[in-house]
Amino acid sequence: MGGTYRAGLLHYSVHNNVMARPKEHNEEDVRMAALQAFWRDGYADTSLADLEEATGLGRRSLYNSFGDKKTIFLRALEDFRAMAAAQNLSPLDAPGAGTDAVAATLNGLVAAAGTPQGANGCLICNTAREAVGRDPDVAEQVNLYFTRIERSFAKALHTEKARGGLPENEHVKDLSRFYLGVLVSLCVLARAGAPSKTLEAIVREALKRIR
Amino acid sequence: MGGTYRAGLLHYSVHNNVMARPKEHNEEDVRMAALQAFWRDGYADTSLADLEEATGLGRRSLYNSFGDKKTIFLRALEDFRAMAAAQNLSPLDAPGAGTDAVAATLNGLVAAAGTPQGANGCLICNTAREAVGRDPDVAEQVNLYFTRIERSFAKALHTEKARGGLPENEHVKDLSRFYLGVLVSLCVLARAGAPSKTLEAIVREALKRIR
DNA sequence: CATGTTATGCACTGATTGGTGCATAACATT
DNA sequence: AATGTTATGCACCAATCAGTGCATAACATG
Repeated sequence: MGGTYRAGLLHYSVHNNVMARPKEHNEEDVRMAALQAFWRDGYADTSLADLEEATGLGRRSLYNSFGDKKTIFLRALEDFRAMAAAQNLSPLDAPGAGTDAVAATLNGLVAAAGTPQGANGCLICNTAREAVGRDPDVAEQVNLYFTRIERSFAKALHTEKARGGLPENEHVKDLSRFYLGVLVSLCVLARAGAPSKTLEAIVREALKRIR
Repeated sequence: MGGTYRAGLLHYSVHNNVMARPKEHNEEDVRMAALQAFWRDGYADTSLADLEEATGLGRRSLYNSFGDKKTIFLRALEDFRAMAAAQNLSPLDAPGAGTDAVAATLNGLVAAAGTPQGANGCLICNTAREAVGRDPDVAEQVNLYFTRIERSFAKALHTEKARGGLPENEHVKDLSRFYLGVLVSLCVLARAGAPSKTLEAIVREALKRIR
């Protein structure tokens, strides 16, 4: 049961053999629009009126198709994790990735910080500092993201160590925690409007730790 | 004109030669209480009702004595900057401070992260991600804090370099930006509930950069 | 005790919050 | 064209938001 397909501008789901009014929106577009809104202003400062404007949907359709505000937010967090991982961690996820991939990831983040989206920092880092970050469901999303990042760094650093590119006494787990911290600092300082020279210096100095 | 003095539990200010009803609150106590509220929940999630409860003052007294919500918030940011600098940067500010002071400051922050207050992270870092962080007055407070920290690191690292404790080719400005980033990452990860082992590892690895 | 001045408590404002009830629109199927 | 089903638009809800008007309390002074 269920599923979506395109029909011109309309998208609708099938729940039984009798057809009903098709949705006037594309689910992914709406989720991305909501993500943008939360990313820019955070959970508390994004009202349902803001979500209506960002998505182009009426309040009723938002509720019927996506649930209440917190549910929409949780979906945005999931979407962000997936999107950010694909955009920023791809060097680390590539096969054979090592210290070069660590550098590529961090430098990519610095470059992204210059874009309008990047100036918003990281939705997960932003959320962790909000009151809603104490919500168990939200906290879970934050943890999932950070452990995912740490693990990606760890994989690459382990690969590098195995091929002899890192000294034997280097502690891969500690190093990956360290680079998680560097990544977080880039997101936060980017959002704070720090000059790009600051971000570049952080990455430059942090990379000297492994090469 | 003006000024405050104690009279039992009451505190009042003199504006002319005729006395009026004394304030029932201590200004510093109220400011600290407001700071705590904003620190925990952020600007958007702290209502005037919350401030009333935290300070014990009625809404009218808050307005008369401290101004509107944004003014109270700006005062809280100032207070936080002074308080955090005194508590966390004192090793760096000590005369002759060098790399040991850098280590002391970062280790102190890790220790503080275990306290209930420390679990709130840093008010300035938290504020930077809020919508209100785009307010010019607020953004100025954020910048003042970050540049203050960077400068404290720079002073200590320069001292150390002058006494030969750092290689000649080390770039003090870049290094101080780097340790600013480390400090920020500690605040954010502490707020996110990261395990203390993570924070310790970050500091451990970051310090290997200079000793 | 009367007066002048300020601090406080309470009730209130219009605006906005997240959320909902309900009539109707828009479709596929028959 | 009639029917069944879902999506949407609109009006509305109680609660909460930041902020204010005003009467009164609480004091020092005369």
